[in-house]
Amino acid sequence: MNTQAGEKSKPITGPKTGAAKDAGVPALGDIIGYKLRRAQLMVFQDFIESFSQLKLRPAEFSVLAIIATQPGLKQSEIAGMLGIKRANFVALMDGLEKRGLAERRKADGDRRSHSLHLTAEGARFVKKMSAVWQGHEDRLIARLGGAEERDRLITLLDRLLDSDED
Amino acid sequence: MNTQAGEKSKPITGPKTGAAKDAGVPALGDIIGYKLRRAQLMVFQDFIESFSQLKLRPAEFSVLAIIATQPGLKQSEIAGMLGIKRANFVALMDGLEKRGLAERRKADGDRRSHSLHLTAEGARFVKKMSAVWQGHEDRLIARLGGAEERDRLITLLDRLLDSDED
DNA sequence: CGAGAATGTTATGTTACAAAACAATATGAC
DNA sequence: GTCATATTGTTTTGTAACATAACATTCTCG
Repeated sequence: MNTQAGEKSKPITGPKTGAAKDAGVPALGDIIGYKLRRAQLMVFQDFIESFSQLKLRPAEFSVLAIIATQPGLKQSEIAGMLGIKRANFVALMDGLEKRGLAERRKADGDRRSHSLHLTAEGARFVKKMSAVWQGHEDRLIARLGGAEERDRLITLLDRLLDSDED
Repeated sequence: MNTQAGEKSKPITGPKTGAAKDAGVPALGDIIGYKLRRAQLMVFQDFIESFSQLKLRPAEFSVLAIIATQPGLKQSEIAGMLGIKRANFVALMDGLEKRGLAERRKADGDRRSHSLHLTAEGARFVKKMSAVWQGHEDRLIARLGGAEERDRLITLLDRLLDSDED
């Protein structure tokens, strides 16, 4: 969020203001989207710091996680899962391939598509990556107040998402 | 574990997590940050569509809401509240001023700073804006399952944010 | 007064993201 | 089998969000 030293940043996170004052003008603390955005930025900030040593960004992390658990998927399939345009997926995959973590193989039946797989080094990398992620996730769960609270949060976010599935 | 009810079919948002721990590699559905991001994108998408007629983006909405409820604040104060760099706030405020919705006034004691206020047209605009927002927010609350669920979501998001305030 | 900080601003760079066009290949109607 | 159409990966391009540095003006305070 704000990594600058001298800057002050106090997001509006106060207690719920029961009634909207000022003729229906919403207070920032009552706006779901505002809170969601601030929380997402905070979580991503923690993520990015956690993975600064591994030089891994959130999108790259998610791609590696999918390739690790479901090897052989095509580029457009993975891009579709993550909501990434396949045009923008190219450079991302180029990076992973250049680092020797993942590779494109010729798909069996279809000569247009590439099936994606981890390299041996990529498999080792995913192990380290997963450990780092676990620390990050544990930190978030602690802030939430425990695993049950995490589950409740996931459940609520799923309710927002379920009616929206692509 | 967050795996209880919902068995989705399509993409990733529905955790297919049974005991799907491939050597600690997280499933996307179990990642707080991933779910947060997807939910935030969905909410912003709904917001942007809701405000397409008013041609108002989320950042502009939040600035107008602050000016409406707390007129007279300085640019750097509002930028600080919203986590916007004051350098980037300039163009945003220029736009609001050019549209005749808000204005910079010379601050009383300090000739460097500007105090921000709504114009008369801006006040009318904020009324319409608030009505549109209420529809947007009600839609989200309905997805969540009611106002009580909304409050629970806000509470959980606040837990993530509270420990993050400077 | 004079050094340093704050404020608004300009300029610039980086990154995420979307849209359009294209070659190669696949698919399906006929 | 042929041909129109769709899909896949890719390149190119544009836009919006976001950060950083530098600057002039003004304030603060020792």
